[in-house]
Amino acid sequence: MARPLSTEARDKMVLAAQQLIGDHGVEGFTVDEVARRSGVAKTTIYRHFPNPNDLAIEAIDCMVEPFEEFDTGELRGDLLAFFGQVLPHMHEPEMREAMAGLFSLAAREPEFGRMHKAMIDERKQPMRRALQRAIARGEVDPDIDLELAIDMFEGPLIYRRILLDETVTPQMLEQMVDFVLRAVRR
Amino acid sequence: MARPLSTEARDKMVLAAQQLIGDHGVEGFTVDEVARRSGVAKTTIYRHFPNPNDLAIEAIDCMVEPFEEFDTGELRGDLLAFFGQVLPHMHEPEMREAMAGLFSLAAREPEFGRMHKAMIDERKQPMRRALQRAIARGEVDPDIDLELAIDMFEGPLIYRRILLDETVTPQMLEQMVDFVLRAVRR
DNA sequence: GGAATCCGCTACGCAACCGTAGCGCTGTCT
DNA sequence: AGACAGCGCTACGGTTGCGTAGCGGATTCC
Repeated sequence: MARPLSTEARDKMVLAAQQLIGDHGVEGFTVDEVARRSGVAKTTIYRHFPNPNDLAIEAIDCMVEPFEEFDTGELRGDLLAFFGQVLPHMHEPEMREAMAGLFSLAAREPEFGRMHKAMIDERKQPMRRALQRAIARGEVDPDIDLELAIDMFEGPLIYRRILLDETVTPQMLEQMVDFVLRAVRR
Repeated sequence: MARPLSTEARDKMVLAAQQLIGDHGVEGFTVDEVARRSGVAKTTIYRHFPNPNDLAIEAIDCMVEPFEEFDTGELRGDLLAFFGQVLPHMHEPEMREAMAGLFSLAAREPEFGRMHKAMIDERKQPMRRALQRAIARGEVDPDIDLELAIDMFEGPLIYRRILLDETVTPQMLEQMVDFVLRAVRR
């Protein structure tokens, strides 16, 4: 091997893939378009990623910056702080299309399904810990099903934002959080 | 006009479109394939539906049979009965893909978005009425936000079935319903 | 019974995307 | 220095889907 695969070309195509997916959702991802945008030859893309899916997955994986976690000493505060940073992301211009497209792709293609599951799981982590702290504090009924409680937050949020195309305001968020809290407080 | 558009041909193509969408989701819908399956010439399809989207929408609209409504005299019973008939549908083989595909399409194309919203709204009706009956009975806090309560049922169900690809068992359903009931009971 | 018009068939032209081949250039490793 | 291998370029063949044209044959309205 007289010359390694150029990281420069690799970065350019991953970046272009990210922007492309950001603009037109996962559905809009094509090798031709990545080549066009990045200035990297299509042949080179195939040299780096024999399977274009891998490029798309790589791009998506690098796009998601993990959310910060908060410990306000109270469950309600933790949740509001956490969702407070999630909410703006969910309302970015093309985000609804992008997420819905990802759901669809995840349902069709196992590779994307696995990645999608991992993404969701990571997003749930801060909530898991917030609930565990709340239980330790005696704030929440310890017999509660943790995953169920989390899904009760996430489910309606996704449902309203993605399926119903609603703008979820901070006021609505508070309302939703308080709704669930009513069910888990001991 | 010496001859009306044949309803026979129309029915055949709508039927084929339904089966096609049922098999491969909305993403799999193509005029060519409808022509192949139905035996109706592609040109004829265009004569009936200048815009193929209209055919797809027609097909989807006719696919959804409305769910029955129950009045057991108690909110919990109403909800369990309602979801009891919904649940099997959501677990049909290709249903996850089909629904996720529809979400994606609804987010991209306004025409489908409108239809999708109407479908969701219709599906919510039985729950709305069940909750109103429960309020009238004094079973549920009358100050509750009705739509929020409904979305608290629907959201997690969709989330678990479509996004997480979980099999929602009747036991899980009961757990989910009871969770929400804890928050709305007066 | 005749004109209008729908139907099915075959065949296009067009566009997008895929994945690959061949070539000359360029950088890199030894 | 020289060989090896990545890079960009152009071009290709293949597939799929779109939407349309032109034809003969069938059907229905008047």
